[in-house]
Amino acid sequence: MNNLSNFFKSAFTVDNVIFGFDEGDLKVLLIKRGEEPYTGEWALPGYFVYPNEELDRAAIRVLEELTGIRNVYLEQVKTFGRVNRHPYGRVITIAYLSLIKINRYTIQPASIALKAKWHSVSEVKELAFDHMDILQTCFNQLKRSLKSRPIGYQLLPLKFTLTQLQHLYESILETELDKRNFRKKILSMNLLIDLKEYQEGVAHRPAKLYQFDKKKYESFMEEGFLFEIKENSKKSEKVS
Amino acid sequence: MNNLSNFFKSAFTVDNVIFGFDEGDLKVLLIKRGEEPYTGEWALPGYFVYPNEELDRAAIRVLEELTGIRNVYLEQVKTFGRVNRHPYGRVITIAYLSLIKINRYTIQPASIALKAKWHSVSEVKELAFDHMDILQTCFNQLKRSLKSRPIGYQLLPLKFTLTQLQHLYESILETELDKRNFRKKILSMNLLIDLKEYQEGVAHRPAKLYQFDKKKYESFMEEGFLFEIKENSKKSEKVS
DNA sequence: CCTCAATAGTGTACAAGTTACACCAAACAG
DNA sequence: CTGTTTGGTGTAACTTGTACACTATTGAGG
Repeated sequence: MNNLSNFFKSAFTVDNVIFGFDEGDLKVLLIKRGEEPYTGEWALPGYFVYPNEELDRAAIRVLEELTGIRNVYLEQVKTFGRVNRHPYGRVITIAYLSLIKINRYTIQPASIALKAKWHSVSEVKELAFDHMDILQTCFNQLKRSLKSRPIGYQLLPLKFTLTQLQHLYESILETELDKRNFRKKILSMNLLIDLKEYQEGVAHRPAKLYQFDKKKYESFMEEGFLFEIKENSKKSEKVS
Repeated sequence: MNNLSNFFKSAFTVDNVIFGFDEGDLKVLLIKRGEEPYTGEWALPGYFVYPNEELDRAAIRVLEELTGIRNVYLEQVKTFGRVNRHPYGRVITIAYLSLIKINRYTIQPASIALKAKWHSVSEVKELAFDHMDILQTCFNQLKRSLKSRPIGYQLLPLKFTLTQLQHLYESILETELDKRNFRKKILSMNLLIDLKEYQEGVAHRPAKLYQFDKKKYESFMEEGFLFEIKENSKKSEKVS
């Protein structure tokens, strides 16, 4: 084993890409770093994994320590290990992804995070380390996973309207969908329960409220499904 | 930085899950380890990453050093980091996957590999470290990726028959497909070029030969497609 | 109370794709 | 020339996807 000791000089971190949704806009949670390197710059909330800590747990712990957010499901996406990505030595990082409802959590920056703030995904241009790269990869992954899993349980109010759900899909896919086709598709999956209740206090015709069938939602989560829907042809023509 | 030095005591490895196909059977390439720990046991071909080596390159290098196989495309799948997965310390491993044509490569065990041998995927029961786990995860990934990407370019002869291609799909999906529907689907993708040539020297009606349209193949590779096909209903009834 | 503005909700014709299914064709072996 | 083996083919029923436009309901505000 002695000749192996040179290998035991690396470190690894976890970086969390937390996407947030709150009635319309897709955001990502960033921290302003209060520790070298990259002090004062925006970065993904991430930090070193303790020597005897499981990776998944580390991701959860780090997220909570830096931002106060807890009880979220984090999914491993990819490991980034470019040789010079960290100035202090060889540090590879395991990227985790989550998608949460912004107003369900209070953000509390701490530890090496001077601040923690939601940024519109489309407006993030520069981040510490290779975090832009990580963000991009995770965003693509999110789009892809939208097509094979249900989404929204953690993101929408318990009771929501079909329009709200459609907006969620649209903001992740960065496209517009046809209202009738979207409804037909999503209703045909038997994923939603029609509550026969209506919105109140809106200055227009109130929409019907739905909630997820939790059983169905979870079984789709495990088995996957196929949600393919073409983008709205009229809208996209205008763009091109 | 000083207080960070405790973190710089870990190591990381790459482990390669190389699936092989050769006219019918899906196999995985394993080595018999000639180094502690797990000396003498079967394992995935993997080893430590050098301190200044890129991860992807390390996977390629390690594979070549242990098995003699080179010029394959390796794809990162997932990182495994259970605290006690390695007896010498904290060692996380990044799993890579590839699928190659067995008889296009000569296997040459070297370095810490006493032997290197193809094993039927379904018959592998026990491996060193957490390699069973890694193998399982990669096999599932392979099945999933089959539905969204073309496959076969590296696995079949330059000129191949539709039956050969179908067998490839069947051995990965572990199911049987309907001949006519499979053909209709695959031909409708314009992925294959009909060579108007026929098999020779077979004791039955010779099959037409096809080859991949490389342009199309590559563009599908990048953009992805959707290959969903139900398993053959007659055959599956018999099983259940 | 009337009108306006805003959003909800709904159906259909057509095209495209998926599924199930059975028989003849061509080659070689013996 | 018979048997064995694998190759190759079409269609009808059904399901799903797509494009598309109008009416309904509410509160706001004059």
